[in-house]
Amino acid sequence: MLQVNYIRENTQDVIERLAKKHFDGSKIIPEIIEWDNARKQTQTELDSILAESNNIAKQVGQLMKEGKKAEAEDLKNKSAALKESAKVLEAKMAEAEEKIKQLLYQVPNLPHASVPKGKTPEENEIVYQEGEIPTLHKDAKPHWELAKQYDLIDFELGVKITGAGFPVYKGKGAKLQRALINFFLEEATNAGYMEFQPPHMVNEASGYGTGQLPDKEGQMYHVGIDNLYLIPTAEVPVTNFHRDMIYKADDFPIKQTAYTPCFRREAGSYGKDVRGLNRLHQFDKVEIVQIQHPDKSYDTLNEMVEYVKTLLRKLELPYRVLRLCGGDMSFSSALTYDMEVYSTAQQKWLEVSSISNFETFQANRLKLRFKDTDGKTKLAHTLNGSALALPRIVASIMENHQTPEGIRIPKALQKFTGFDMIN
RNA sequence: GGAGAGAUGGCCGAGUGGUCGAAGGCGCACGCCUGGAAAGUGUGUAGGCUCCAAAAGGGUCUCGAGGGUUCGAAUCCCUCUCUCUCCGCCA
Repeated sequence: MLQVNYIRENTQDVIERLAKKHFDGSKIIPEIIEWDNARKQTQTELDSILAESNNIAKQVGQLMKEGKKAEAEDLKNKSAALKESAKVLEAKMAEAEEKIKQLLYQVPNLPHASVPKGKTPEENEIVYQEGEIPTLHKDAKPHWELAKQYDLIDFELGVKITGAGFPVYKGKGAKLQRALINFFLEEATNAGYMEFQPPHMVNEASGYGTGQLPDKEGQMYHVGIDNLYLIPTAEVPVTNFHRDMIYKADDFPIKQTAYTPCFRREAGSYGKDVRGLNRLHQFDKVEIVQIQHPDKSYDTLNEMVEYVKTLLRKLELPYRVLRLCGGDMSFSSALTYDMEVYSTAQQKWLEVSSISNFETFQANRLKLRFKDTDGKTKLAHTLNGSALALPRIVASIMENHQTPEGIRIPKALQKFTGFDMIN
């Protein structure tokens, strides 16, 4: 959520920057300011009425003490009239506040200056590429066929007990999952992230805190009887740890990591993109989160990108880094880098990580603040990234490391799997 | 699930209708004291919104949340949430 004061002071600039995200702010932004003007004026009126009312209450108390009953009665009547007008103004306040909130919920975050123009994924900017794209033997297969051949993942069994998009991992397939989770958590710990095991369900307030609610309500699984949501990513519980917090500037950076399963309804997905492990309703992911001082958050973003690079390097996967264009970025991000691994068997790039700086967009909703060295309380910056999401990593390991003899496990992973080959 | 008790500032804790945004303590910050430290001592120490060009200062709201009674609510009433104790069930 953007801050009204910022919008007020940079109106034209805000509208221009929003255009890069293909959001037309020319109507809604002035509307927000208008409602805020109304809000301010109403509050000034309301405050003076309340002040008078408080004043009368004090006088009544005094008069009662002195036994001047008649005068006290007089003032009581006066107070009744004030109360009526206060009620009207209070309703007006509430209306304006609600309206402003509803409008602000619709406005996406402002893109960072470096965000490329563009509307479609094709217009994302490739900023880095590393690793050899392997030449595979002629019988090379996509992962869903390999999963069957080596009996690693049973999609049909998942359909039987739950539904499509809920695979069952078996044998070495299950062990590979566990190994990757351990590998990612150990790497993150070594990089200074504290490990957490958060709940896999969150309440409504947390959903609002990180922006899944109200707009993406249909994307989360909702347990109606207890009004809880299954988390779509560990970002939600971990970032919400910091809701309503005021840190000190030297508490930063706060670096946290968590493994959780992620649950996504993926309403509207269809076709070849959902084949095999490419898009699931439940998948595993290790997430990294940082809370940082606004002056340092872009250095931190780069640091996180560099960190994820080391993971892909250790997994011996060819990858590239994209700077997302305005049209492909998420609603709440200011700058996002996507990491994609090339799958030779599918002959396409698979997104395995997304690393974003949200600046104050999440912090504003979360009320995540810090006391700066100048003594002022300010909003902190939040960042997060996948490090990494398992399914497409599993797919690309299977596809890129396949040989006629079986699937080779990258060296860095072998101490976690306990085997070096799937055959 | 049943019964009871409770929720106050960073923490502990007083406060049962007015002078309470809130005693006292701890913690923290700054100063004095000291060769330095401890002890001692002094001062300060919530947040939101708003008025003011800004600073200073003022107004208003917030004692779990929401509503109500009252001229006036941390204090009384209602609803909800959460915590603790006991009972039941249970990995």
